[in-house]
Amino acid sequence: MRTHELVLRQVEADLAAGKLRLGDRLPGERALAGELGVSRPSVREAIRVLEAMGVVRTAVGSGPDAGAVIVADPGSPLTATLRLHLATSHLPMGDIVQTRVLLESWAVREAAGRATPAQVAAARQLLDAMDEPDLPRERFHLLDAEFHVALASLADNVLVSTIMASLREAIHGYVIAAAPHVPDWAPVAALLRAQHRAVLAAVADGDGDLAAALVAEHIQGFYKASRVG
Amino acid sequence: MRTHELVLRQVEADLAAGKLRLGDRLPGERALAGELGVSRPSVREAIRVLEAMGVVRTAVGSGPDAGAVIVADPGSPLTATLRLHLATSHLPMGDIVQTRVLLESWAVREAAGRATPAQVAAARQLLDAMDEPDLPRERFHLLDAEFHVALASLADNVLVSTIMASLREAIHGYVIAAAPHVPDWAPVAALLRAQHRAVLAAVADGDGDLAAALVAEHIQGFYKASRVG
DNA sequence: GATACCTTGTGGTCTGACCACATGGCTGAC
DNA sequence: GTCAGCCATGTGGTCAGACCACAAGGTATC
Repeated sequence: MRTHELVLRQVEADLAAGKLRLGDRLPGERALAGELGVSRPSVREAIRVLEAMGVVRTAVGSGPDAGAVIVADPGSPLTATLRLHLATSHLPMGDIVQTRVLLESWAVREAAGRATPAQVAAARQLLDAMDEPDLPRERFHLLDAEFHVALASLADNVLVSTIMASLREAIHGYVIAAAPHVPDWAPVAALLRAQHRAVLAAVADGDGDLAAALVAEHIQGFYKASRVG
Repeated sequence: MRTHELVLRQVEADLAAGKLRLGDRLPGERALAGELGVSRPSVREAIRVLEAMGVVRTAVGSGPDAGAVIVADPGSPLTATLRLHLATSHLPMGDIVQTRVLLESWAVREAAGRATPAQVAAARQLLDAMDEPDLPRERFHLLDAEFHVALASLADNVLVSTIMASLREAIHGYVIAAAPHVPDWAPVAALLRAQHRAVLAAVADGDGDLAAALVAEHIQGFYKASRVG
C-alpha cells in the first residue's frame, strides 16, 4: 500500500464513521502528516486525489474558509473524468448521446405532472433568455445546457442530475467546436427554441410520454445535424 | 493556476492532440518536470490525479511496463467517487437504486432481440453458478453483480455499462452489511434466482417490455426486502 | 474609534537526497 | 558456445527541510 493511499483510507474511514462531516476542515497538511507518521508530500498527494473526487476543497490563507474543507461535489470529478476519456477517444460520442437521451427521457417523464409551477417558470425564464436576438452562439449553448440540466433536476434524483450535468459539460467543448458544421444557424436555433418550448409545455401538462418523445427527438436531431463527434 | 494543474492541462492537451495514445508511456517524472519547468512533486501530484481518473497506471521498476502508462479505465474513478460520496451520506441510496432501475430497464429493453445466443449463454452460465447449493452468500452477491453488469453490457453502450458496474461495486459493501436484515436467506435466494431466469428468458425471447418490467421489479423488490441504505 | 500594520498559520512549491524494485546486459563458470 | 548468476541502471516511492504567497485577525498607532 502506497503511503498516500494510507492517508486516503484513513480519511475515508473518518468520513464513513462520521468523524468528518460536510463543512469540517481536515487537519493541516503538516499536522495530518505528523498524526499518521507520513511525510507532507504523501499527505498532499492524497489531498489532490480527494480534491479530484470532489470530496474536499482547498484554499490558502487563514480564517474559517482556509485549508482543506469537506465538500460534496460529485459532479466535477465526473465531468473531468468524462472529458479526459473523451479526449482519448475511448468513449464514443454516440454512447454519450444515447445515454443523454435515456436519462433525459426518463427525467421529463418523471417530472411531468410533478413539477411545481415555480419550477416550470424558472425553466421558462431560461427559454425566454434564449429568445433574445443577436444572442452569441456560445451563450445560446450555455443557456441550452442550463435548461437541460434544469429539466433533469425536476425528476428529483441527485445522481441523475449530476450525471446529466457532467455529460453536458463534458461535451460542451465539442458542441462549440462543431459550430462550423451548421453554417446557417438562425433556422436551427429557431427549431431548437420551438422544441424546448414544446418539451416544457408537455411537462407542465403532465404528459410524460409526449415530453419523453419530444426530448429524445430534440437531442438526437441536434447531434445528427451538427455531426458532433 | 496551480503548478500540478498546469501539468494536467499539458497531458490532457497531448491526449486530445493524439500525441499520447493508449498504451504509451509518459516521460519519467524527472524528465517531465524538466520539460515543463516544474518540480517533481508537482508532476507527481498531477499523476496522482490522472491515476485517480483512470487515465494512467503507474508501476515501479524497469522494463516496458514500468512508469506511467496511458490506460482507459473510466470505471474505477466512478466507483471510487460514488463510494466516497456514499460514505459521506450525501448521495441517497434511493437515488442510486432508482438510477439502477432506469439504466437496467433500458439496457434489457435494448438487448432484447439483439443479444446473440452466445451472450445469452454466457449470462446463463453465471446463473447456473448461482444455483450451486451451499454457495456462500458473499459469493452469491458477487455473481449477482456480475450477472447484472453482463445484462447491461448487452445493450452495447460502454458508458451505461460503466456506470452500471460502478453503481454495483459502490453499493456492494452496503448489500453485504445489510445481510442481517434478511435472516431467512434461502427463500429469498430462490426468488432472486427465479427472477434472474425470467429476465434472461424475456431478453432471449426478444420481449423488451417484459424484460424491463421484470428487472425493475427484481431490483426494487430486493432493496425493499433488504432495507439497504 | 478608525485605520494601517504585522504576526500567524495556511496551502503551494522547490531542492536534493535516499530507498525499493524490476529489468537487461554483463561476467564468470562450465 | 551456453548458461546461470550478478550488478548497473532507471523507474516510481518517500522523506526532510526550506522558502514563498496569501488571507485573517489581532495590535499598535493616529
